[in-house]
Amino acid sequence: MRIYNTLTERIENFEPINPPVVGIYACGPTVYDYPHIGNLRTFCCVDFLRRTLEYFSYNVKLVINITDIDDKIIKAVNETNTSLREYTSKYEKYFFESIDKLNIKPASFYPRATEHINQMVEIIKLLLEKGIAYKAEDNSIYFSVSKFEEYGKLSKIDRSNLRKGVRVDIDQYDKENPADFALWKAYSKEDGQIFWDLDIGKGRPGWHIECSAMNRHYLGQPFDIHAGGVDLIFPHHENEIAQSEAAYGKKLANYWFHVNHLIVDGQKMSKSLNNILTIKDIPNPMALRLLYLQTHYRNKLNFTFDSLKSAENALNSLDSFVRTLIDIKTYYEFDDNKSDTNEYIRSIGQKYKYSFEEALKDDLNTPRAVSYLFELSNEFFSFLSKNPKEVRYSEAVYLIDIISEFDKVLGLKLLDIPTIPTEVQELLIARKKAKAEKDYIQADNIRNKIREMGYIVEDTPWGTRCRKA
RNA sequence: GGCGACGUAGCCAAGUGGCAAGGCAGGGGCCUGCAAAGCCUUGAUUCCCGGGUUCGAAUCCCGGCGUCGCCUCCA
Repeated sequence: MRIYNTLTERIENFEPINPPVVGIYACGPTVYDYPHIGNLRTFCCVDFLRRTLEYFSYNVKLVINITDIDDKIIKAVNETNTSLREYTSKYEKYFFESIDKLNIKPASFYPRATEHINQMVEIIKLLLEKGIAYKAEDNSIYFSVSKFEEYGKLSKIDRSNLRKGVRVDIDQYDKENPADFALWKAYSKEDGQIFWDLDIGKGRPGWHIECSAMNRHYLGQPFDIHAGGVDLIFPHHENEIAQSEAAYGKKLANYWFHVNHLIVDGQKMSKSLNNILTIKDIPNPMALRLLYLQTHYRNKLNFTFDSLKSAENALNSLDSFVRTLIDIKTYYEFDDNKSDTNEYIRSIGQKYKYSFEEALKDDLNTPRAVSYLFELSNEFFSFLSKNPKEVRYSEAVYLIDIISEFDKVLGLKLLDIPTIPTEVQELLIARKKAKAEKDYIQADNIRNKIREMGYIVEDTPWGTRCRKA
């Protein structure tokens, strides 16, 4: 498998440190707000990566952290008069609900920042001992960027080229160098009850240290893949590298996987534009997942409700592919006249399975991988319409099996057929009776009635089927 | 000012040196008791524009135009 590495800016062969185990750390949600569909895209793409590696028999250990302490959270907690845990658990819950709706497989661990303060302190102490970090006048502890020569190697930022006059942060004058960043922030009154009173000082952790502490704790150093959104390249990941590598003299991670942004109607999602969308705004989460699959993770995805609708229609056509196979399988279930699986069906199955895998191996090209599923569907239907008798039980089983393999990576729940309510089932029986008596007026009435209940009736050569509209 | 990305049919989107995948939408025909689904058929003589390299470029190089991201809030 080949994958693009932000660190080297090229597509590289993926070689894990301890195969078949692959350690992945993905920067997770800051639980002070609802995750929007841009955040969710990143988690979904990490899910595609993880599922792809598992498809190729790797044993993935995925860590997604929960950032449950930061400036915004502290502010919100103190304003709303709740406890930190009470506040963050509400948003944690929403995060888990969101990823569940998108059928994102659970990570191996979801460590919380507040539960790994000790591991953070260990790194900070080491950096202080080595003289790479210092305690400033304000009692905060900073990382001295000038002490780490490789600073900027991930983001390719040259500190001497900073735009003149931009963002000279007035409240950070205690730093020796404006580029230095906080490892430990000294307590201030605005923090209220949120602080840790430790030997390194009373205060709370800086933004980046949590990830260094948790990825090291769960995956060791170095580990295989570090993932996140492109906006985290600088400063977050750059600073993580600085802390971890300066403290331990070892590389932090071998591969850096960054997912590009999702924009809405060509514009960045922002509160001022009032265009922030969450999973609650998405009527069909699986269609959103397909939409994510249809754009390469390194390209921007322009979300519109029109394209969501397109994805939903596309999903319906895949659904009819699967249903047709299931209908055929059921129809011939007890047919004894089985011969060997049709050669043409086998050949297209093999061809597209091979292409599907090659696309994934090529820097996780999910848009191309998905296109082969559609091509398989097209060639299948084309063959079926010309050779209806050639497609029977074993052909159906053969293709269902391939789709099920594809769906291990795609995660579109292609083989989950929702059950039909009993009221609808009863109407279907009544319609069948009317049809047998050639009472088409009655049959059509029943069909309309079912339609009003939100279901579509379809007559096929293998019987009548019913699906949700 | 520095660094970087992108611009492919009505829309979305692959392809990065050998005559332009796939999805959605649309047109025409077939199948069907009627539908639905499906089949067949139709669509970029061309990949933002202008040069160049090459037997050959959407793909490489140079120059424009346009959109966007990052340069310590951010998935």
